[in-house]
Amino acid sequence: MKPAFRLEDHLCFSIYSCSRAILRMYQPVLKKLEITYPQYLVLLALWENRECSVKQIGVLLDLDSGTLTPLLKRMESKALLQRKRSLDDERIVTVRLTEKGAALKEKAVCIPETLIRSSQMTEAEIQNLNRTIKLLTQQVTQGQMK
Amino acid sequence: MKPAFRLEDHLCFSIYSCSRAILRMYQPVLKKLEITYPQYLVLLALWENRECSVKQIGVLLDLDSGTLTPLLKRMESKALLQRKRSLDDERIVTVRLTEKGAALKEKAVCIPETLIRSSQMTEAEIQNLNRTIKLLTQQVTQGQMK
DNA sequence: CTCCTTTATATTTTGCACAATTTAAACGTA
DNA sequence: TACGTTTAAATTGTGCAAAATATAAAGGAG
Repeated sequence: MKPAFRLEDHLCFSIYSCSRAILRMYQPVLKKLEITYPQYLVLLALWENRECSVKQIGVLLDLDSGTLTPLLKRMESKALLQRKRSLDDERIVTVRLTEKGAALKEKAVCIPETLIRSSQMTEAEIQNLNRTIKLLTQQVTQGQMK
Repeated sequence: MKPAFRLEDHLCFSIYSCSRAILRMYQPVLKKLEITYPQYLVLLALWENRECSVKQIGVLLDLDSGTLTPLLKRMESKALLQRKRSLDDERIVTVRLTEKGAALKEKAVCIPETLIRSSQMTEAEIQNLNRTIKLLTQQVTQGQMK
C-alpha cells in the first residue's frame, strides 16, 4: 500500500502551522506590552523564579545561549530584567526581573486566556491536548537521542 | 478561583516547543537532502502541483511573499526549481520543479515516516491529533479575523 | 482613454532559532 | 600543582517569519 504523501497529512506541518497561527493571534496583545513571544516565555519562566541562570532558562524553554544571549540583552535594554555574572561561579550569568518586568505579569494574564477562549474547547479538552503534545515532544526528543 | 499561570500549562508553549523538537529530529535527513524544513514544505506543495504561483504556495503554506521570495530564490540557485514571470499576467511569478527537484521526492518519503515511527502512536491516533490541531488552528485564525 | 483601486511580488528591517566555534572559568586527578 | 576535561556563555553565520512599505501590472468605473 502506498502511503499518502500529502501536505495536509503531515502532522509536522499542522503543528508548525498552528504554532504560527497562535503567535499571530497573540501579536496585538504582545505589541501592547512591547514584547515578543519568546520574550513572553522568558517572563513566564522568571515570574515563577524571580532569579534564574541563563542555563536554567535554556532548559525550561529548550533554547540555547545563541538564542538567549541576544534576546536577554534586548530585554535588559528595555529594563525588564538585569543580567549579572555570578560571584560564586563566574561562568554563570544570573538573570533577575526588575520591578517593571514583574509588573507586566498583571497585563499578561489575558494572553493564555485569549487562546483558551478562541479555541472553543473545554478546559479538559485543552489539558488533554496539552498532555498529548507533550508526550509527542518527549517521544520525538528521545528518538533523537539514540 | 485563581488561574494557574504556569509555563507548563501553556498550550501555546507545548505546541511551539513540539514543532521545534520535530524540526530538530528532521535535521539529519534534511541535511542529507541539502534543504531546510520550509524548503521541504515548498517541495511538498510542488510535488502535488508541478507548477504553482508564488501566491498559491503562500496560501498552501500560509507564508507571505516576504518569506517566500528569498526562500524560492535560494531554491532556484540550488536548481530545485525555476521561477518565471507569467506572460499572461506579469504580476504573477510561476514556480515549477526541475528534474532535480522532482527527483528529491524519492528520498524524502522517509521524513514523515520518521515522525510516525518515533511518535509511538497508532495511525489513528496521529490522524486524530492532526484533525484536532487543524481545528484549533482554524478557530484561532477565525477568532483573529473579527 | 484616464484615474482609482486591487492584486502579486519584492524589499527592508527586526528578531528569533540553531549549528558551530570560541573563551574562560571550574573541576578532577595524577 | 599542572593538565586535560567539562561547563556556561558568548559569538558568528545562515535562514526563516512577519510587519511595513514599495513597485508595477491588471481591472474597473465614469
